[in-house]
Amino acid sequence: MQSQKKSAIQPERDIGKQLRAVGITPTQQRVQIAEILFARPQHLSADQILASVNSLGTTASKATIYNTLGLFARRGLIREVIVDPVKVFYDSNTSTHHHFFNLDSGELTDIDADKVVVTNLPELPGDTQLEGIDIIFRVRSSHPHEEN
Amino acid sequence: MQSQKKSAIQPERDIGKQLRAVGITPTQQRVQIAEILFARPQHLSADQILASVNSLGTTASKATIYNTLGLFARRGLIREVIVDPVKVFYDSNTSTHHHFFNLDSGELTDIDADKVVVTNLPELPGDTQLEGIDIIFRVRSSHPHEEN
DNA sequence: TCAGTAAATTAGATAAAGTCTATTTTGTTG
DNA sequence: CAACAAAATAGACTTTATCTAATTTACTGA
Repeated sequence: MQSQKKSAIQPERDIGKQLRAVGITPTQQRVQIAEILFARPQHLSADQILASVNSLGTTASKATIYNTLGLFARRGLIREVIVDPVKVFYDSNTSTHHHFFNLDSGELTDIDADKVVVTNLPELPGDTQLEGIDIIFRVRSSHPHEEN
Repeated sequence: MQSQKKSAIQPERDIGKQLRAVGITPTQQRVQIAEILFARPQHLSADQILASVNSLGTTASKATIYNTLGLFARRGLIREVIVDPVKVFYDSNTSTHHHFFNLDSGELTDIDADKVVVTNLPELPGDTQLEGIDIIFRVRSSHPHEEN
């Protein structure tokens, strides 16, 4: 035992194991990114993650952020949410759920899967397999809506 | 009557009326863009529309394409479809329907509204009003899926 | 018909997200 | 610790979209 605090949880270790479990070598940057994402269920942009990582002493380049997020997404650790035409959100909640997207604030919030019931799924186009279903409720903050 | 062909349909005239009906001054560029979009229900990117317009003799600048598409969307003539992280699709079918998005080909296809039944809508977050619901079935062309 | 004015269009500069490349650094394994 | 593969990096580059300042067009009323 390498004389380390032992009572404290060791998120690095845990997260390292989790990453290894899905075949990802837990490098410093990846662990850092994972810690930020998995601190709680949330929706973050690549930019926000870059800023978080770099404000915590650790550093990671933009390329690494994108590489890592892509990797995590392909491995099913996070989910890409495409609702904002200018940027992708990375959702650390991978259980089935849907989203509200506030067009005015750009805010993204979760909707529990059981709040929406979808029946009668359409049959898929020939030779395709389903990757996922995204259900997005686009809302606006209620103020007399200007239209022009 | 200004000695014009009369038997032929006059799409410019019709589209002009349609645009006026929603308070849009039918300029040459707008009519051209509308003609392309409304020729049939389809999903086009700004880039494709720009190329179409400019291949037809008429010209429109990039700025006008974006201005016009934004205007049409705000007026409810077309619907913005956000499924591809790199570009927006403009859908000339404004009746309620959903989409398949093929992640491999980037192809977007319609799903009739009656093919998907959604019950149990969630209650909206405080002080928001619903603008629309997007349901996207993300599919992949079926070939042994590589994951890395 | 024409002048005046507001609305629309334009070229090109700019912004921002994301990707790519060539190089360096790190991690692992014997 | 040497050697090799995997990962990280800086910064150039690409693409979509927006913005700006100037020009052109379309409509109005006399």
